Amino acid sequence: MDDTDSSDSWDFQDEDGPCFSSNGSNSVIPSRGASMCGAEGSTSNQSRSNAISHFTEMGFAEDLVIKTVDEKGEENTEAILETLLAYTAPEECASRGEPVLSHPSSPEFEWDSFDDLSDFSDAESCLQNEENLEPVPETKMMQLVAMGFSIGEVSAAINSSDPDTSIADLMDYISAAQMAEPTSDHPRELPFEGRGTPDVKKKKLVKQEFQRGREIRAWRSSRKEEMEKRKRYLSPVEDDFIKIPQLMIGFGVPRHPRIGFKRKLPDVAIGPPYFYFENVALAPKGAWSSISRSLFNIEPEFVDSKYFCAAARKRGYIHNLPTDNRFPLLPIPPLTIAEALPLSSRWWPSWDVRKQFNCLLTCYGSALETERIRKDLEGWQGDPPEHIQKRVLNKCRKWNFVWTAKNSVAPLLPEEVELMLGYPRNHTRGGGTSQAERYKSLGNSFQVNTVAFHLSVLKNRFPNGISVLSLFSGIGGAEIALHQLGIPLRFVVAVEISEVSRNIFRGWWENTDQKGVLIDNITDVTMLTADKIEKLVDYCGEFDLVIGGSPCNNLTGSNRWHRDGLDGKQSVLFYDYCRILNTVKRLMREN
DNA sequence: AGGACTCGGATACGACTG
DNA sequence: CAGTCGTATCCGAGTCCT
Repeated sequence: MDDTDSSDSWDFQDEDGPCFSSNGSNSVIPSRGASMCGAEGSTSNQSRSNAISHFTEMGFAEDLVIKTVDEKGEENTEAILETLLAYTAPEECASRGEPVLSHPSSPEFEWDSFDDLSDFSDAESCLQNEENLEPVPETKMMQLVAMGFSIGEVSAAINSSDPDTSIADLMDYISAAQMAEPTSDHPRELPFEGRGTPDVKKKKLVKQEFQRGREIRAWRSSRKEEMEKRKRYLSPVEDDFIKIPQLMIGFGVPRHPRIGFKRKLPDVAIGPPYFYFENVALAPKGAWSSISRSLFNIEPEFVDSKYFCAAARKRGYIHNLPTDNRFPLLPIPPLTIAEALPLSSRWWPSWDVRKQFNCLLTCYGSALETERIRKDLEGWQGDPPEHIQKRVLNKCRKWNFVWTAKNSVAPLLPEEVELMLGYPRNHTRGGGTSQAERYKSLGNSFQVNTVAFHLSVLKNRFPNGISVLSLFSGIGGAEIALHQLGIPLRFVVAVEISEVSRNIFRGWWENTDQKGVLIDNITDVTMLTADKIEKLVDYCGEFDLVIGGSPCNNLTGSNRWHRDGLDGKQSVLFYDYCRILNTVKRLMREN
């Protein structure tokens, strides 16, 4: 829908507040939740008071709302909203000689201090400021606009949906509309900030100022909103259109190519930038459907890393990379336990039929567990009875134990995990990293050879280097894959919350004498706002690749406590990946 | 119906530190 | 001696396959 077309109508409503619709004649009429009662002559006053209460409930100051409604006319709801948003920006208020109207959710930190990009760690203070703020009422309209959708898109979605439609469903609607061919009803339009007016530059700045507050509010409120989504995708009636394939070779792996495979990407998904998203394949039912819907309905590529190394690692990848002419890193790593750990073969009993390890996790078996196994096996001449074999084998499978002596098993060493996951030996060693932290950071990382196989198509496309926005960068699996492919890393912006992982990655960066620029002092993806992304783009140039695997804590079956799905405490950050990707795409469209 | 698999989390406890 | 840190030891369920 074109929001400038007077023949269109749009409405928006608060969760519990009144709602209006503006119809073709530009008159505001109560709709759905609002009362239709009252004398004909009082309609105008009713509309005015409805408008005032509506915008007041959005969180704007009442005196400002009254003034703006009277100034613009209660029927011009979009103009009122824009004016209110602009008024709230401190610079704008100051320029008008008016008092600064502080919005309860607009953190007061110094954005101008980022001029030279010398210190992105200020984001931390932003977060702390934000933590002390009270939540404010938020409309679906504002939230969706804050997520980067245009007013026209949001209006169309809201207007075409039931009042109870959740944010998630509205996002689905908008994504679907974006993917549809442009029509008079759904023209492909620039987002809110990009539409041109004579003083567009000034308005853009004002809106950006406010947008940072909106983004943070959207981030916070989205967690609540996602509860609805959770109910939906955990529901047995949810049509889970994405099935996890039994043969997990994605669009082809080196020894199992899919001859003649071609895929058609939706137009809206085609780069630049290229993007690459990763998470556990065996997520709760429906989670991958939600992920796919949020990422342009691209079909996930499910790949088990057992085709690339001696351990399983079942992961789903959603990306817009070409799939032709992929090539693996050489040399091909060992694909069996016997090849990977030849010294272990001597002690490997015939009844332990494992040829490959299970997924390399963050937790490892304890010494007590291995001691129990030793005691179970001692005292038998030859092979132990079948029930003992079975019990021991189950434990070995669960903890990925290896045989280190007669009747003796042990967990994999961190060095062995590093090699199987494709990292340099001792990649995670040093810097005060404990054994548990090494296991944890490795368990949360990419399998380098798998990712490199997918990224190999970039080698010929970026001979002079690549600019990477690496979210949830961890110990740098993506960058190591690119480096090993021989793709120079021109700029890398690595966002990672774990200090241990950041130190490990920086250590690798320095050890390999990288010639590019590494910016790694942004630690929290939720603080990577549109403003900062724009400053980064100004500094680094456009990003060629947005890559990241969002936290799987609440998706993996290993989590017995908080397998809460995409709205879980950590896994909800997936939506920040989408937000940031959409922002980068928008900036590249505008430039 | 039963087996197999899963980028985990909370808690207690002991070693270490200032 | 209190606080911090690292380790050990517990804790099932969702899902798919056979």
